[in-house]
Amino acid sequence: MTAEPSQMRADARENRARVLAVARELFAERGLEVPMAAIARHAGVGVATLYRRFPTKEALVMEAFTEQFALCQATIEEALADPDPWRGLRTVIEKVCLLQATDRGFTAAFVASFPDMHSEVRDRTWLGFSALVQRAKDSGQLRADFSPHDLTLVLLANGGLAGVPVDVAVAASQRLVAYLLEAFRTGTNELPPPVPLSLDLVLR
Amino acid sequence: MTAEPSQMRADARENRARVLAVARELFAERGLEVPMAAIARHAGVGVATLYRRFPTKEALVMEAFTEQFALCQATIEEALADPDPWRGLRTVIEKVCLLQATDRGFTAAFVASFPDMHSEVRDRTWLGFSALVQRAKDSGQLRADFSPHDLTLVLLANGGLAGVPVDVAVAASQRLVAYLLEAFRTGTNELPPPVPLSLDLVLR
DNA sequence: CGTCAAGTGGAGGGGGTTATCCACTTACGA
DNA sequence: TCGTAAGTGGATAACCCCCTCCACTTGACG
Repeated sequence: MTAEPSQMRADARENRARVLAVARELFAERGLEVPMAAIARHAGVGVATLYRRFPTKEALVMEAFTEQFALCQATIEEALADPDPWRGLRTVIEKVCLLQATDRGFTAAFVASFPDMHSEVRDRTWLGFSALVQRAKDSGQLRADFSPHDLTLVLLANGGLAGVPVDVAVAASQRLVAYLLEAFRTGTNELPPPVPLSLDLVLR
Repeated sequence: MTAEPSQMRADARENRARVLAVARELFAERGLEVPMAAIARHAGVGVATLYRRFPTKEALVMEAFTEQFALCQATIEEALADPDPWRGLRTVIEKVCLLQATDRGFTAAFVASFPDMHSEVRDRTWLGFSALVQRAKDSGQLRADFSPHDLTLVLLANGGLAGVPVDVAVAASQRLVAYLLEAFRTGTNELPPPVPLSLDLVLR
């Protein structure tokens, strides 16, 4: 398998790109359980071509979703630059959940890719989000007992909507997020203790 | 296949019961994707015995979960008898979500069994819950823009926790529910419109 | 051009699932 | 006790899936 797409033959590079595009599309609308053969067929290539470029299905999934993950990362960085801490936090949650509701494979890909993600990236995202949370708490707009692990909680819960048709999922997700943000904003009632939902634990 | 278990031979009746018990157990801890062969093995019978009693896997799932569904129904009836409308509603949501977090197959079974559930049962549950919601609104403890469809929203969201280990799922579910109840209680912020999450729509 | 490594498609191996078939066993009424 | 219908188990068919193999094709460079 060729490491550098730029050194591949022109037709191969084109095929690779088309496969990736089709994979993203199908994963988004049908979820990760779409067969490799279907991706190949839609891309107008044989399965061998697929496996030459992506040694395993997991590799294809990873590659197909790194774009989305980078987008999440960027969203957090952007939010940290927002002068209003609460708006920053809210925007992150809203954007990520929208992405998740729109893309049926997102949650599964996220969970699947988590273990072998470079811990550097993971930690960077995590630290960024934690900082965002702390800022929002300090500004008094976020309840003090909010935990960064609650982001994972939101992601998992929002992921539960993945099975329904996209348009419905988006509307449902927006309402769910609105409810949750309402609860995050100014808490008066006591909550059960935060759940340390590090995905290491989750995948036990 | 014998319709009346009471008319079956003694050993057959016993086997049937054991299969059902094992199925419930395995569905709860491993989800619905547990193979029929595994259920048969654990129950100490051959697969043929399974298929003699339950013509299809779906039938077995249905039968295995009617107990749980009845329990939900009962919870709603009970809540309607509670003098405190809010406590009734809260208890229903808490109990159902706990059930869902404890039993990994619950959500899938619920969604799968929904289409061919007797509409009588469906309607009865729905009407009961709607009444519960109306009572809570009238008492001023539930935000006016809460929709009965939001129960489905809660169920789907809470179902998103199904993949994690049971103990974690329970803790996470409790925190999620606490957050949501907080938001349901006294809403001041505006929400997006309710999503008509009738499962007919959801399964489209 | 011609050469040939890089690229390709489709058949099929290996493992998984649900469900069926049929020769054998067993409970139980007479 | 014994006959028989009900009950049973395991092999197996039919269908998915991921992935590999190999004979064939083609882009690109000298």
